This record gives sequence, C-alpha cells and structure tokens, in this order.
Amino acid sequence: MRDFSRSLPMSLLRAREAVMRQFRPSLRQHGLTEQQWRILRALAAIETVEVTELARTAFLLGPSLSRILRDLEARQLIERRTAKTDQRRSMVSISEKGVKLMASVAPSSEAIYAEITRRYGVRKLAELQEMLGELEQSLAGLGASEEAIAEE
Amino acid sequence: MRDFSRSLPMSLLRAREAVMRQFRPSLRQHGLTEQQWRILRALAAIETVEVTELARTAFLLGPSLSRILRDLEARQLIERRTAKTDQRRSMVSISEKGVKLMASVAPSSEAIYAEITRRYGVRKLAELQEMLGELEQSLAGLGASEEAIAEE
DNA sequence: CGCATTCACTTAACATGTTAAGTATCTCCC
DNA sequence: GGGAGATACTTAACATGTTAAGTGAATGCG
Repeated sequence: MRDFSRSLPMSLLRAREAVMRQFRPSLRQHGLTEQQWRILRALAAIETVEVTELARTAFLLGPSLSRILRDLEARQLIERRTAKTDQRRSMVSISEKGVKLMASVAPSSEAIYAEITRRYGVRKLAELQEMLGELEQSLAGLGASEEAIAEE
Repeated sequence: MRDFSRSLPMSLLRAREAVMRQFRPSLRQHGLTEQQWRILRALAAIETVEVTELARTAFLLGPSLSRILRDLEARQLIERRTAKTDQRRSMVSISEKGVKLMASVAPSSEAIYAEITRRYGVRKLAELQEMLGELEQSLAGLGASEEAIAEE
C-alpha cells in the first residue's frame, strides 16, 4: 500500500494544521476557539441567519453548531429569536459585544494571514485555493447518495 | 475582512472533508475510525515503534494516541511491551488480528483512492500534494518558538 | 551518591466531530 | 381538519482535538 504519510488526506491535514497553528494562539488569547471565530465571522457579514444556513456557511455540523451557539449566547456574543413565520426556525445574529470582540481580534488575525500569504506567495496561494476548490468539485456527489441507494 | 468562506483554512477544511467523506463509510463498516486506520497503517509498515514516534508518523497528539492505543489494545489489534533498555518507553506493534483487519479494509480503501485520483487527475493530484507540502514548509518554524521567546 | 531536571508517556478537562435518536413545528393531501 | 410525513433544530453518546497537569523512570551534575 502507498506510504500513508503521502496520502491525500494526510497532506491536507498537515497543511491545515500548519496554517491553524498560526492562528490558534491569537484566538485563544481572546477566549475564542477556531469554530467560534468561524461563526462570528460568518455572522458579521450578514444581518441574521437561520441555524441551518449558518451551519452550511461556517461548515459545521448541526450538533456542533447547536452546542457552540448555546455557549456563545450565554456569553452574550450572539442573539437569537425564533422566526415569526416558522416557530421551528431560530434566527441568529451577532451582538454588539460580539462585534467589539471581533474588532479586537481582527487586526492580529489579518496580520497572520498577511504573513502566510507573503511567505507562500499571493499567486501561489490563489492557485492552491483554486485547486482545492476543484478537488472538492470533482468529488461532489460521489459520496452518500449513491451509496445509500445501493444499500437499500 | 476577506470573505471567510474563501479563507485558506476553510478551503483546506472543505477539501479534506470532501475526501474523507469518501472513506468514512467503508472504514465504519469495519469498525474503524479514520484515526484508528491511520495508526494501523503506520504500524503495518514497520516492526515496532515507540509511542512518541508513532504520534509523529500518524500525526496525532499524544493524548489522542494514548486513548486510541488503549482501545486498539483492548480489541487486540495491536500489542505493546515496555522497552528493555528504558522502562518509560512503550513499544507498539500491530497484531496478527490487526493485519487481517487491514487486509479486509485495504481493497475498498484502495478502490476509493483510485477513484479520487481518476476524477481529479493523477498529475494534478501530485501537483496539489507538492503545493501542500510547500505550504507546510513555508510555515515551518513560524509558530510556537518565536512567540514563546517573545512572551518570556 | 543524591537530587533537580528532563523525558515518555498518561490523565484530566473541556471543546468539537460524527452519527443516531428525540422533539416540536409545519405541510400537504385526503 | 387531521394525521402522515417532512423540516429545523436539539440531545445523546461516543471518539478525537487541544491544552495543562500528573506520574514514573532516566540523566546529568555537583
């Protein structure tokens, strides 16, 4: 079998870890995890969102998001209210306090991103992201649905 | 701030998830998680290893590895014994049962990898991995050490 | 020698990933 | 209009990620 240290999942994991290692200390100093930061960033760009839509945007599974929103709400970084038209839906938005926290984190976060871009190269970074997007595209629809049909 | 859905960590996360989504069902059918599979693969290529070295190879943190080894040992998929020369070190190796399990998983795993390669393209895949490796390299040594010095 | 330090893990504690099951609400169709 | 099925979450249960602290064994050095 192929040396697994050179497998695609491993390459992706290692690369992502190398990148996240840069950001975590800064986020941690502000009392945020990577996922909490993702959620705040997703909320900052929008008025309010449904939980399901937020899960899609922040690329989190429902259960994870559910827990994190509970905590962020307890810390008053976000606000929720149930939609008027559909009692099942919960509308989420970032709070004033959340906005301020983001403002205090953003500079360092931007600086780190800039340094990564500088080291790797702007053009190369764009190319890498393009290739990652294509990988994702090429695998879209290969997974769950067909298998599910086959198993039934 | 840059649309975070196009940030590098997000691109890497999405790409990796797209890939792993292909493997998880098969592994799950054999009662293995992604990490357990990584450990077995790392062990298959070697006689015995120390835990620390295995952590490096399988790219797992010590505490995660510690737990997983405990479980894999209970399932008799691996074997451990303490090193003669240094009682602190635990030498790990795959068991006969572990080898058999691997043999039963490998074909499907190889088939999935082949399909991914086919869809994305052999040359392109190699290029992507090359670029991921370079990203990792370009960030090596940017993180913990300097910060630690600065904080002291 | 003896003891402080380092080393190789392991435990602990908390946060998230992952799948399955539960709950409340809504929709649609008879 | 009422009940079956779909929808939007939430809870639960188990596994891992992440950091800090703990434990026992080796090492170095005065």
